[in-house]
Amino acid sequence: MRVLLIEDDTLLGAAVRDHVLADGHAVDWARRLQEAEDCRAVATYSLLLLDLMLPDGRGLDFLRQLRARGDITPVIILTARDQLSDRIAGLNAGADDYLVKPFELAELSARIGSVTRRAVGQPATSLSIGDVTLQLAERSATRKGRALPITAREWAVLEALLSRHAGVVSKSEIEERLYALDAEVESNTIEVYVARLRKKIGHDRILTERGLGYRLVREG
Amino acid sequence: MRVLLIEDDTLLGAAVRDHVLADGHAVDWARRLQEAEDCRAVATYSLLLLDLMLPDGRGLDFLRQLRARGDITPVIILTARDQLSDRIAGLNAGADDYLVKPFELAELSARIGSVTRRAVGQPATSLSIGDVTLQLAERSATRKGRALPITAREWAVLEALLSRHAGVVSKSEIEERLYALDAEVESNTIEVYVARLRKKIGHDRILTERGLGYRLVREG
DNA sequence: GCGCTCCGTTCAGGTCGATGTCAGCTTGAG
DNA sequence: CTCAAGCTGACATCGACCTGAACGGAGCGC
Repeated sequence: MRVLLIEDDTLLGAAVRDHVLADGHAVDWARRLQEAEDCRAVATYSLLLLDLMLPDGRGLDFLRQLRARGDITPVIILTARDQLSDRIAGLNAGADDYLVKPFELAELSARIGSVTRRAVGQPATSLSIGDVTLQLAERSATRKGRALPITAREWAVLEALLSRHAGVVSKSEIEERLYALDAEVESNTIEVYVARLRKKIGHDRILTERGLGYRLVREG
Repeated sequence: MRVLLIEDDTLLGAAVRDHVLADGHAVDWARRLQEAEDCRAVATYSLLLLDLMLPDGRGLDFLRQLRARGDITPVIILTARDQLSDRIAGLNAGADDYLVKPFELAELSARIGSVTRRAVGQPATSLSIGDVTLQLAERSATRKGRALPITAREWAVLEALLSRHAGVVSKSEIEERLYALDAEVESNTIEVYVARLRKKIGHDRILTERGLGYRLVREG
């Protein structure tokens, strides 16, 4: 497996490179985004390890551009311990996973394994927007990192909304997602659940697009 | 890292091998203890994955001999779901950790990570959350350092919960762990044990996640 | 064997939270 | 302004869950 490491710190970069090499992967090490672009021009990588704080620009923008171009190469971002917003932004920008510095090298191996094992197109383990995160595997949700008490139906509605990031989701789409074919035709159940969700995650986190549906927003 | 997998079941063995390979480790797969000995004669391993039920002898004796020879290679044992006594015997014989079949491959990765990260010779002899501790080898439990009178079934339920730290464990998962294949289909046995455990360790140390399962908390 | 205790399991009845429905109100487009 | 779309508090219902009690089997001391 060929890995592109994008990291400006010499010490950390060398440690990561050696460890990933020891795991049996080929590693190219770029110290700047420009170098990273050059590497990508001449080689194809199975995985990118991307530090978000780099001397020549925001790693985040690099990642966004990558995804905007339709590139689905797995990306693991490396962020500073206190930059929680960076991690969230990174995931929203299309990162597959993240590691908080300083991290155990063994942890790096585990993340590399899980990210590359995950089939392309398979849903990630969590969905989030702003400070609200949905753990898909656990069927749980957190807000600002703390557990958010949420019922099964509420969770499903939130997942339906989150699955389209900040896009509009119609009421009928949500209904189809919540109920089997024996649809509930009448009543305003979805409206009720949206109201209940708003109470829990913030009233203005869910916008109403009249006649179209609902839309999540990053910040209320 | 080089791993020796000792497992006679073809299906399970192949799955484990592929998964550990995907994690970046080298894997040698022995179907019998004799093969395992041969492998160990020509290679050095960082980790052994040892099934205790093998056609040509007790894996337990293999493990005991290993330790008697002073070998401190980490060993994770794989045991059938209802062989609780095997697990305990395995830990007493010098295993570093164990996995109950069937297990999630992701769980395997996690255990491999933690076992190898852990300094050699510091096996996980106990699990704990808050002031409640389970001694795996002794099959006993303590609360606030004092012995907690507990029955076998209660212990098993608590172990099932603790094995996932503070994560949610479903009733069916607990059932699968307590009973062999001839599952008990009806009755609310698990609920009863949860109730009894609550009486002993504190009513609100075990949260009910409606429709999902149960979850331990550090503080009641 | 006999009586005893302990443990695992089952059962019945009670509790409580999740769900869906509705009525009356608010809001925004035209 | 008018009216449809949407919002929200209240509430009946239902099923998941809790719990005390009881039953029967296993083990043990005598």
